[in-house]
Amino acid sequence: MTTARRDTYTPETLLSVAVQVFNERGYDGTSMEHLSKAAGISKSSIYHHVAGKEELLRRAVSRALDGLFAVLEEPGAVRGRPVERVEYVTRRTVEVLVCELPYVTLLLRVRGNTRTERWALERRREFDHQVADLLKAAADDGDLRADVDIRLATRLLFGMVNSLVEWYRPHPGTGHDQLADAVVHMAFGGLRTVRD
Amino acid sequence: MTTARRDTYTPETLLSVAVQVFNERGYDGTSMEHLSKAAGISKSSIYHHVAGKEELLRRAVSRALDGLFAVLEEPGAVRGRPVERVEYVTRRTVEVLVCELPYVTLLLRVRGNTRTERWALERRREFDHQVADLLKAAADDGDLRADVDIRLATRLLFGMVNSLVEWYRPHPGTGHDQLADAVVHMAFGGLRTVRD
DNA sequence: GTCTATATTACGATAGAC
DNA sequence: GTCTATCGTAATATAGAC
Repeated sequence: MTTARRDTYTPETLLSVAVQVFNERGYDGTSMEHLSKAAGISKSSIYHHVAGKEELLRRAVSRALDGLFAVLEEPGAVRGRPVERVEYVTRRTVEVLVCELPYVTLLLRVRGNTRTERWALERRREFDHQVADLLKAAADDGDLRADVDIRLATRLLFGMVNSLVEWYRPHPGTGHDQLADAVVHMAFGGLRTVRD
Repeated sequence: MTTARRDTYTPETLLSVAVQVFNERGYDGTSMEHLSKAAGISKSSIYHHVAGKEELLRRAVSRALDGLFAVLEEPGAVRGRPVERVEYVTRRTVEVLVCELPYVTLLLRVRGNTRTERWALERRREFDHQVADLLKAAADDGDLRADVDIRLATRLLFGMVNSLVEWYRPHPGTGHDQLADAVVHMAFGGLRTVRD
């Protein structure tokens, strides 16, 4: 903030525009022409800031992956009973997903056509695997229902959490606690009324 | 089966090839060249069977939508207590999703860039809306937890069910009952052990 | 029904002026 | 840093032979 903010793009500000368009039209459905229209500069000006379309994708999914992996390093994810660590990671994953919504959205839609996309898929699988191990440990402790296959439960839990990107839009001034609570409640407590 | 099956394509058999490629590379990431390689015929031969790429998409998502809407007409979906109708629809949706896996997969990934895609999105929303109404009725009966927002629960339920297309691959000779059971158990009963 | 050849447009990326 | 102009390629789709 040393000088007045100029109205020009940086790779980061350009990225935020690009990611939005990618999410609306899909990465493959977005041309440099689409990006230039959305950014209000010409196609060739975009190449002054980034090497090309794929660099924008790489920056975006990197940001999403960094946010997700950071959760696994937090104290709540490495200490305590496995079942509580799982719930913590679930809650924090929801929060990261909401805070970095457009970036995580793009990450979750990657198909694997380019090298960048395949790298993103691989890192995602690694994250999933680490959470799956946590669930396994919670199941071994007897804290998860014994009648549900643990790999299946992991998939369904992820599916539910990840599906947030398809509809959730953050409200200004509203915390994400309620959303995270609801997800954890539904995943671990179930929908049905507990009747005795 | 009146005559011996010829080795030539019909719109339907071509569709099954195309949908597979669409799901691997994404619709926008798939060129007619990709399709021709996968089908083993030339690009121009494809145009003999269908008007173009978008017709393949339209046929595919129509098939998926028909399967899903048919569930809402079944007796189990229109009779009985709302909470049981919801569980029935959930179970049957899982089954349709598995039986028509590639078609539903494609449907769930549609973005809205073309007229066909926007039509598919609209029909999907209508299906979602009908199930949401069912959940609402079940909540009004007191059969769903009162502490969960019903619209949110609907979204999460759908998210969990729809996420199946991202990983489930049918096993030959295996029924889908187990999968549907697991989904219904997790959604309505929750993951956690019921401790008194 | 399938092919080769091609028309036409759209795309990603670059050159070079300002 | 942004622009106009353009290159080379790949895309959808068609024409017309067999």
